[in-house]
Amino acid sequence: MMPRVSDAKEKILGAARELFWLHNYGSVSVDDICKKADVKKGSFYHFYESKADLCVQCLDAHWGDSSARADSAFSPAKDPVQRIKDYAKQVYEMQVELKKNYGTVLGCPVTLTGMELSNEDEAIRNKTKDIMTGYCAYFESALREIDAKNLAKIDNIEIKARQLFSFVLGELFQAKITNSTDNLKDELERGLLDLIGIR
Amino acid sequence: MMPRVSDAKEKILGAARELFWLHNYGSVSVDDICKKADVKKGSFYHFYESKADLCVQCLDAHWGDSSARADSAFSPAKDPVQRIKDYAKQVYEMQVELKKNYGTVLGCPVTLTGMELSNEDEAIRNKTKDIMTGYCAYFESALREIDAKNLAKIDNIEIKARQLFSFVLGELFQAKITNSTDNLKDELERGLLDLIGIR
DNA sequence: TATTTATTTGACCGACTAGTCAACTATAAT
DNA sequence: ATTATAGTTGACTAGTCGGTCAAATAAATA
Repeated sequence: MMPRVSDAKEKILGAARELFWLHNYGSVSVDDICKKADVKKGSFYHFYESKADLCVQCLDAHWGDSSARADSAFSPAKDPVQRIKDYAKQVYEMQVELKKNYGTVLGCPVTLTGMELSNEDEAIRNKTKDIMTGYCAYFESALREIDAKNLAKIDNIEIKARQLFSFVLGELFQAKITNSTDNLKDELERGLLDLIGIR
Repeated sequence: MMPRVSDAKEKILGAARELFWLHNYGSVSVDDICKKADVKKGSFYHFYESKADLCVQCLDAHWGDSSARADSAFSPAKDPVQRIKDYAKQVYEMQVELKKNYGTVLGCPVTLTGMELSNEDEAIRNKTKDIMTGYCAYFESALREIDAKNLAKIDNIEIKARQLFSFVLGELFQAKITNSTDNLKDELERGLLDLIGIR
């Protein structure tokens, strides 16, 4: 009774993630995605109910990868200040590799999609918001320990986490626009520590 | 010999700025713009050579407004720390008003367009880059005075200016995604001062 | 082998896209 | 009044968009 197994769904997701990141949601067509995934249009709509639905699933997939990387950078086994430093390094190195592979600094795909679509599609706004919140949680846990160990005095942990995250997003945006990772090299770690008040 | 004078060009520009900001470049059609501007398509292409050309001119127009506001916030007549505070306040109040008028936190239109199109259109990437640089110059001049007056010690003024600007962009992004200006209220000023090292 | 079912296919749909163009109109100077 | 010029009009093109669908296919079970 079980018919053939297919990897079309994964191929479509992979192609879409890459294309949306390299370009943007609006300028990538379903046909483009099918062509890159080597799948016909009928299969696309067999696995995904719409282009927007696929986009939400791309965000989910990206968060899966991102949170796995964050789990490593923010490992509770490490000194909390070191976690922040490692995270900054991870962000930098990731953008360097993306640039090496694609010829372009890609920045953050969640920010890209969120910017473009949060006023058009409420599902994507909410997904973006959830991912933002998820990211801030990593910063919060590190900040809580930094405060508890008196490595710095943090007035409001939630606010401070959001500030750190804002700063990272802004630096990634500037990297993308200048198509250069230079600003991420030391400026990112330094800014994060300045915001926390570690001199 | 001089034929009638027309305000169609300005009407188109105004409509486009609003629509691009409210939605995004890709999801606003030339027909949408013409309809909102109450102008026929032929007139559109009489004044603008393409949709992309209009978009660049929208960025120029926005920079005109932005720099005028920044001239006021960063007035050299004021204490340099106060300039930063006034700028933060200006950003906050502007987003509050935009939300009041449009029902949505709109964030920064340059970031929106730059995000969406910098990998698609080199003219827009460069325009975005120029505006970014222009903005950083305001921060730089304030930082130079802050350093000179020993209100804080700034290692590298250019880097610090870019960090401040990054932080603002990130906070504006988060405001847009959450559709709330709450995070801009105090968090923005506080973060800028933390980054500078003024406690 | 017959049956069931997930998957594949690609032609097709109506709506919309950016952009063109030749004819037309209003103005202001001559 | 004539003329030159700037601006206006909307039908038109050729292509693309997201999405549909009925028929075909391949695999696993019975």
